Amino acid sequence: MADGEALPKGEATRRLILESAARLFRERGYAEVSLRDIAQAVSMKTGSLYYHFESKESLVEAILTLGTQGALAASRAAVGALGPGADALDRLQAVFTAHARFLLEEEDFASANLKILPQVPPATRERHVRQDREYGDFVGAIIDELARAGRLAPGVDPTVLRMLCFGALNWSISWFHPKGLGATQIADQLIILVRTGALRP
Amino acid sequence: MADGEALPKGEATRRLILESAARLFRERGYAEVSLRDIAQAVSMKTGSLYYHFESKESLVEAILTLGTQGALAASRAAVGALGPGADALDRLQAVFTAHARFLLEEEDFASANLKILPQVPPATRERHVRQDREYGDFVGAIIDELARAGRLAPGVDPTVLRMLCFGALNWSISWFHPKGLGATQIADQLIILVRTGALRP
DNA sequence: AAAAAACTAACGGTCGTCCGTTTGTTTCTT
DNA sequence: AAGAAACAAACGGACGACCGTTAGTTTTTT
Repeated sequence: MADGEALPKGEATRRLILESAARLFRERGYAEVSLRDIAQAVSMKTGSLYYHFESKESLVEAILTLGTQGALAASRAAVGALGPGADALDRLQAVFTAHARFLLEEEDFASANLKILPQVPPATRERHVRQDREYGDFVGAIIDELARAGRLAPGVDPTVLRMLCFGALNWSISWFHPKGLGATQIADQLIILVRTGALRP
Repeated sequence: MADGEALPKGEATRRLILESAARLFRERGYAEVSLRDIAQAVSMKTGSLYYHFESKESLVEAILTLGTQGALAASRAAVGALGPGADALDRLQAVFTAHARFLLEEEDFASANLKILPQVPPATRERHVRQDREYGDFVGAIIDELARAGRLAPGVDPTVLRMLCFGALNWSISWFHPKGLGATQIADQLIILVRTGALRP
């Protein structure tokens, strides 16, 4: 076979474990999913997982990392696609949309992230918060740019604005339904809120 | 002692168990807290808890109920205090403020609710969702009133608006810090967003 | 003394983890 | 090219710790 890419077999299993575990974690939470559940999902025996991961904790840590790195990459790509001279508000909308799409449509890694981060062992959580901060800083820079340009209404706290917006988006996992509004539309509703508010002028 | 109220001793212990368990659940999640942890927190032996609750599940169910009922009562009271002729937007602000205060300052019941609802046994969760819907309907009625009066901007979906707002508030548990902005100010920032957006006109 | 409340001690079950073994492939030696 | 040695990957069973729960008994309250 003219197989262009020879991805090492071990790496493929590792990836399969990560994806299956992420889906289970997202559906049931960290403590509710046992290594036996994960092993069964990938048609392996429990002990074999330890060939690829040294503990349940290190497995979940890998999942958390893939989640935030993925979301950050998606947001960066969306902003990059706008070109270098794009307006800060348009860039913010691009981030909202990318975030919502990644969260609601794309992969299990991001949604597993939000769901299980509070349940994970404290040491793992604290180690991971640093990665989250990188994402927060990326978005914070865009909002700060709006603030420094004097485009925010008086009385608006840039940091709280960021937190409220991402809270609104992140919480949508718990009510999003595939038959309802799509991820892009949800992000649009949020950007309307930021741009003009919800009221008729 | 001239004790005006003879509150049954058992009822006091029951309340103590509920409060301690709610705090533990909020801090660590449902599965991460064992009945032994709860017993130790109230200086009892594990088996004694079964005199007051017939299972861990029924304990957590009582906590969930106290949380939503409390939040709903707080919101109803705040709206009631405005008087019967109050503007719908002012009533919405009152709900936001009451919700944020109850969530961030008041009791552990509300925050435990948000944290552990996704982790609780499915049967319990489904039974509880009906109570949550009562709260949602109460707020939904206010927003629908704005919509029917034609006061929402074109393109704004009332249901999504409600979800985004409460997502923003609920998510604040994860970043709220007592030294930062207070619950009332956070609610104010949100109502600014709804009223005028975040941008300078 | 009766009832309410808390205690002690155990049960069966599941969990994360570990470890000796097995199988198939790759690499080295000659 | 053939056989030996090393390695990668998964198996399968065991371990102790902890879980929710129960039963029988003792203490406290009224």
